[in-house]
Amino acid sequence: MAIHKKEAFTQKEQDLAEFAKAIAHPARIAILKVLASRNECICGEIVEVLPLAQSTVSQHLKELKNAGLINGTIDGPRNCYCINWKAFEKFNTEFNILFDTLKVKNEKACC
Amino acid sequence: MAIHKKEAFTQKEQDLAEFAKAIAHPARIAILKVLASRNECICGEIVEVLPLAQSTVSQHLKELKNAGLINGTIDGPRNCYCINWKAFEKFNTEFNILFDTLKVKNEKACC
DNA sequence: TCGTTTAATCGTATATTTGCGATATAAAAT
DNA sequence: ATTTTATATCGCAAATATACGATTAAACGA
Repeated sequence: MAIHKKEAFTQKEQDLAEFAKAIAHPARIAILKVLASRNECICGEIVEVLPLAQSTVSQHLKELKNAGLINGTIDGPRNCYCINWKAFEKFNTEFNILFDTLKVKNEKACC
Repeated sequence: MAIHKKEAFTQKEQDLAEFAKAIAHPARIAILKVLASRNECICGEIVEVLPLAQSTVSQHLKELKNAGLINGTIDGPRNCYCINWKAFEKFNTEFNILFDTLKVKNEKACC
C-alpha cells in the first residue's frame, strides 16, 4: 500500500468511515454497552466484564476516544469514561442520511 | 495477536461489527453511492468514477459482497452489481436498535 | 476460431489492527 | 515518604487491510 487513497474521498465519507471503523469491532460495541449500562462513568469495570486484558481494553477505549465517541475525565487514580452523546447523535444522523440518500437515489432494485 | 477474541462476543455484536467494517472505508461508501445513483446495475463504471485501480475496486466489491451488502449477477462478460436492500435495511434497523439501546440505558450523561 | 472486453484473482509490498505482558505514571491512602 | 490502586503506554508478534500491476478467466462478436 504505497499511498493512502483515503484523502481522495469526501470529508463526509471519511468521517462516516472513521465512525464505522470505531464500532467495527465487537469489543468496542460491548464497551459502549457497558458504558451506557451504568449511570456513573465506569472505567476498569469493563475489564472485569469483558474477556480481554486490561491493556487491550485501554487500547479500545483510546480508539473510541480518538473517534470522539466517548469522553474521558481524570478522576483521581481512576478514569471516568462515558459516551459522548453529541457525537453519537451526529453520526447516527449521518448514517440515516446515507441510508436515505441511497434509498432515494435507487427507487427500483435491479438484481 | 495469538488468538482471535471476536467469538467471545454476542452474535449480534459480531454481525453489527462486520457491517460497520464493510462501510468503514470511504471508497466503499463511495461505491455504494455509485451503485445507488444508477438505476441499472453498474460494474466497471465505478473504476472510471473512483480514483482507484480496477483490481482495487474489485477487491472492495468483493468485501461488500461478502458482507452481504450488495448482490452481483453475471451478465455476459460484465458483472452486474447492486445494493442488497434487504440486508441494508436490516443493518440500518440493527444500528438504530443499538443507538436506542444505548440511549435508553443511559438516561443521564455524567461527563 | 480468434481477438476483444470485462472482471476476478494472484503475487507482492506496506500499513494498520489486534492482543498480551511488562513497564511506567499518577493520584490516593497509609 | 512509601505503598497501593487504576490506567496508560511500550514493545512485541501475528493477523488483516489496502493498493497496485500482472495474469487469468469467461463470454461475446467478428
